[in-house]
Amino acid sequence: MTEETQTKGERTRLQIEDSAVELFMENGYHATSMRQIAEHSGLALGGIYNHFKSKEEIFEAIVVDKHPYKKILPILSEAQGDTMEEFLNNAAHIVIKELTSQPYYVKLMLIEIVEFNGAHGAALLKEIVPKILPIFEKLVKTRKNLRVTQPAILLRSFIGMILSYIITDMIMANSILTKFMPKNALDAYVDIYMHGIMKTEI
Amino acid sequence: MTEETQTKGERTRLQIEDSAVELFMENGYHATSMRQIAEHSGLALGGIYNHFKSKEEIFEAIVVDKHPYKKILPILSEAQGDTMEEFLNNAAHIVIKELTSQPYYVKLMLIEIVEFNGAHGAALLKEIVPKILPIFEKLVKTRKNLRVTQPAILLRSFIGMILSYIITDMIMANSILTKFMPKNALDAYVDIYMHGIMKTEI
DNA sequence: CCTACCGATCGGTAGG
DNA sequence: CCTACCGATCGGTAGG
Repeated sequence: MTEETQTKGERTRLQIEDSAVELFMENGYHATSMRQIAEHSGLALGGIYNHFKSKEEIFEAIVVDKHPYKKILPILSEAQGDTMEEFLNNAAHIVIKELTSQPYYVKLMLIEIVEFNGAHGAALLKEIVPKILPIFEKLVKTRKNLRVTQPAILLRSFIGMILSYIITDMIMANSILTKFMPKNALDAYVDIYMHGIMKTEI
Repeated sequence: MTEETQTKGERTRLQIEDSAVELFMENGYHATSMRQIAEHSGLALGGIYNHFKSKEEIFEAIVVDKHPYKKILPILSEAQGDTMEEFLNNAAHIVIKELTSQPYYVKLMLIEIVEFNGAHGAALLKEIVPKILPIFEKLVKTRKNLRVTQPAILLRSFIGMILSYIITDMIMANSILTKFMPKNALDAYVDIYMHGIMKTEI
């Protein structure tokens, strides 16, 4: 995160982005003012415009710079277990744990959908999908115990399963419903998916 | 939707809500102004305040009045197939078809999460869960071919599966990724879930 | 239900 | 990087 060779300008720029992420997560994009971002960054309002041309440019910079994809992809590549079941199972657990402990990117994605109608998301997808889809293409080709034969479906359902866990978690956050949820909810949740894509019992 | 006994005031009120839903879906809550809602409803700005005390009151009214739960619950109760597999499978397809053709409520839910931090959602959950959870409790008790034994997990994963299909659909909407997706994506998606919760091949 | 208005706050900028 | 300011727009209201 913090490199040694940071200039003061780079540090300030990052401070602005961090402040903005925090405020966007709490209030959304349009309900967050440049004055709030300035104050939270310890700057005067005008100072922000030395680093960003507009409010939207801050958001765009965040979407790129704070993307967890740099964290997630190494996980997917490293977490390889002996079998594919272990691999996907481990990967799912680690990714979910990462995204629930630092839920900023999922929130940013939802802000994108709600307040920008997905305007920036498309470009991002175009960059990421070609890097992850091959992993799932390889899985589908080499592993004979997979029920799912279409890589795009496997990828979509994998991401969807992770998203659905995190979003249902957000929905229940303030509610009493959490009491109904068993302790091993995450295990049970991932297990349903794993069994869903496999031919054999795991 | 439209009853015979509507007064003019009720009709105007509904017109305001419909306009607001449309605008909220497009821009989110905070980026939609009362003036936009007024114009879209064919009213002067001040006229709105004869029906709603504030902008937030409009949103709250929408969350209650436009809730698809009144549409969805009858579906869940009616769509009963011969087996549970058929039942859940049919229910999932119908609910998803309903929510993708009229995605307003999923969008409203996301607005709730993003712009209100789930402030209104908790109360709503408290009302709905007690009505739907029993269905899943009954399923878990009476059907022996279910792998999932915790009703809360079954309900959460069912809702999560539906949400994840719709949200990944929203994400891909503007992108080229749609080309990668096979025609039968919905069938394949639901099939993974069905196989995931069942003991036996379906 | 509309007209005309209020104070507050917004994103952004000039000038130093 | 800050101060002081701009026009525009916001949610909401009084008065009829």
